[in-house]
Amino acid sequence: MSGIEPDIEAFRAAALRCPLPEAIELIGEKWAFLILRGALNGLQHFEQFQAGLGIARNILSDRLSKMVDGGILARASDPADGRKKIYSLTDKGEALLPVVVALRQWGEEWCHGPSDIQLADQQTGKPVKTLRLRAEDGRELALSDLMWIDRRTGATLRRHQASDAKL
Amino acid sequence: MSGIEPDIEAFRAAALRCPLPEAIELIGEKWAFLILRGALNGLQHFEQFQAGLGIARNILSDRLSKMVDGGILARASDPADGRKKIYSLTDKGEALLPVVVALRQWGEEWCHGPSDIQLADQQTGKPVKTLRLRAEDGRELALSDLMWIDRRTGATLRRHQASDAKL
DNA sequence: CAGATAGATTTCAATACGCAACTATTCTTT
DNA sequence: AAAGAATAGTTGCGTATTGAAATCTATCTG
Repeated sequence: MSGIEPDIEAFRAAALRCPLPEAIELIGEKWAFLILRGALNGLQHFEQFQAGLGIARNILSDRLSKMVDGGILARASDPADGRKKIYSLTDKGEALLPVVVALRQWGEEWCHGPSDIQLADQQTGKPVKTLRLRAEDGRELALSDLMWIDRRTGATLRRHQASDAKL
Repeated sequence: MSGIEPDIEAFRAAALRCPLPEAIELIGEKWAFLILRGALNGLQHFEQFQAGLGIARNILSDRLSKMVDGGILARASDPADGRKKIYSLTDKGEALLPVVVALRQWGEEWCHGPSDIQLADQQTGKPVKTLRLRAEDGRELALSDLMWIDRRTGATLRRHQASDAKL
């Protein structure tokens, strides 16, 4: 009774301590993500983002501000031209590279088909490795190989564990 | 003249053939991403998602349909209970695991601080490896180590290459 | 048969989006 | 120095999306 099943409770409790929602606030939105992609590709100025992404100016302005507030981008005046502002990735923003590349690789494999433009290592010219989840020892891990572990209590939770246990 | 700088043109050309926008349509949205996380954590039913995420029912309904249409989730009737529908991840959906984990790891490192709940390998109980971009030979790659390569023409493009070349 | 449950759909107010026009600085050209 | 162009925004306004609550239908349980 009183409704909520144990796995939902377990999940919600975990979700509250999960860093994902905060991350999603910052870049879990179409334009923010495309701005990030642009920045990773070297775009730096308002007009570049605007023309490059085809985004409305007010929306762009809003997203850039939020991303600056969120610490992903830094806004600076161009010393060489007082009209220009330079938007550059912070370390925090650059650290999103694996997320963007992982999504790109997924899109390539499951939506788009191999793109003729590929991300490659400058040194060798060879394509970057496909990102995969791995164990500490390097074994590749699938969803079914995973569990949650609570470092304080030591409690563990497998994917469907709780849904059977009516506890 | 006529406005657009060469690096924006290069960016736009590349963007047109980029698989990211399509991927972003499907999961580049707060709720879609949270539903995906829920599904990866074993949520299967409408009411579980609703209660677990605190999402409005109409929005949930809309997103679930779009994710089914997009091939990320499959909707099936529960043979044991005709009222229930089972939403399960397709292979395409499961393949998003690295994206979700990468974002989670980013949030943990840059937003949230270490979470007390950690994703671990069932076999060893040890936390999963942090996802990083690597070259084919295993070297870790930073943003500045990357380039774009066009497989058809063989042309290459570095991050800021075009912004100096006023071509 | 009378609830209760699961998965939605409908209604409606509030918010967010997107386009176009406008503003304010700061170069650049003449 | 004045006129024009470039850069980075802001404002107004119509449209689309969201979110909360109520409603609906089919199925299951007591």
